[in-house]
Amino acid sequence: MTPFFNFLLKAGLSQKEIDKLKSLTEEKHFKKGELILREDEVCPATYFIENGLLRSYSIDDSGKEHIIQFAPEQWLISNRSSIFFGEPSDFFIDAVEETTAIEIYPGFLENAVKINGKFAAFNDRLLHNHIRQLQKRLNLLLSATAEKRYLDFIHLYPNLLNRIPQWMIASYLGITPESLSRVRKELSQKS
Amino acid sequence: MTPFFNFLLKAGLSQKEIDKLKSLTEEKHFKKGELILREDEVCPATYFIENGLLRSYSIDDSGKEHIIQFAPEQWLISNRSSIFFGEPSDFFIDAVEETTAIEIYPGFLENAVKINGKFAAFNDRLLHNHIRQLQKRLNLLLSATAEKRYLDFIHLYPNLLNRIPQWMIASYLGITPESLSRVRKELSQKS
DNA sequence: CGTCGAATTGATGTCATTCAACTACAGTGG
DNA sequence: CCACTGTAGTTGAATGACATCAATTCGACG
Repeated sequence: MTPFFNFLLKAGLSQKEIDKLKSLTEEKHFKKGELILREDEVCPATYFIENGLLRSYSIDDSGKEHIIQFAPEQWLISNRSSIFFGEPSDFFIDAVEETTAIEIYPGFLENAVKINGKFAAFNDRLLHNHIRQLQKRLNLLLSATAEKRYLDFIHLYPNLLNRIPQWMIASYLGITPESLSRVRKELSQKS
Repeated sequence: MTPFFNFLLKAGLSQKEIDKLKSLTEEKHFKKGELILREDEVCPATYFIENGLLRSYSIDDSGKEHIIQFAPEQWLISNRSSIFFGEPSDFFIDAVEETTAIEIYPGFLENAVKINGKFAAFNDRLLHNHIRQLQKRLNLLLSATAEKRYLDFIHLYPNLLNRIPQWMIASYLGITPESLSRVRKELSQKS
């Protein structure tokens, strides 16, 4: 049983119902570093991570990357508003590690709801979860120092610490790799 | 015809359908400075602004306010994730100006969808809009200087510039009032 | 007219950035 | 097996952006 299958069961779908939706998904493999969504493209799908790690990030005027989200196993990643409004994306998605993901086409949601009304509530939950997450991140960026944000990061993604290079964490936190290195030094001296 | 009535028409509801929902809303009046949602409370409703101005904001460990959102006429404000998950709110909502707003109770959405299925799509649109907004704000905080954020603010809320004190704009931007004053000075010297 | 909060300005401090040098290490090709 | 190369991470010194503190001005309003 794949993680994605399990995910749909949690949504309240039955084995039969899931089978009907299969044509609207596709298992995809991405090599490390492979680009999945480019800026200015309309996001064509949502990805559920079976194995590996994707990330979304934007690039500013001066060419610097800013990581928006990491998506390890069991997470979803996409540009929701790009999909929904059909607008070009303002960020990229690529593979941090070699990754297997389920590509979910836009029609999936519509169909899933048609097949089983429960799915609407499930999707609603995902949307609200997403909002909660963004909200929390915003709050941290507005009010917390780099150190606090780092500690929060460790808490949110404990298993990613040893999986991704430090400069990516720095990029996620909104600071430079050098600064993160110093923050970590401070922390290790405290304890 | 009130703005809120008009808002529901845009959602695809008919006059009759709107009447049936009336019991799930209530017109409320807030005095300037009045607190509407306190931190640690579960958010009891969503507010549609008929007239006036509300804001949401958090307070950090050192007692400083950070404004999350402004809600002038025709905007909605609430803590969505608090409502949805029944969790205590991590921010406040209060009235920047004397305000008339429509209080929308949690059951409203459910009932509206029952009465007219179109409303689900409308609400979905609102949710995605919210996500888009948060996403954009996040990106700015991660990558833009205070000056750029200020220019973006002017663009997003052009009509608020002369309605709210400067220190609130500063708080929204994540800088001090003094810094904003200097940013504005810079800008006026450039042009 | 006096008071109080808002805004500006200057002097100084702090945190994070930038630039540069250096170490460590993994991968490549000879 | 070793030299060559490139990327990650650390460290130091200088710089920059914004914060803090303090003083002053400005304007609204009782």
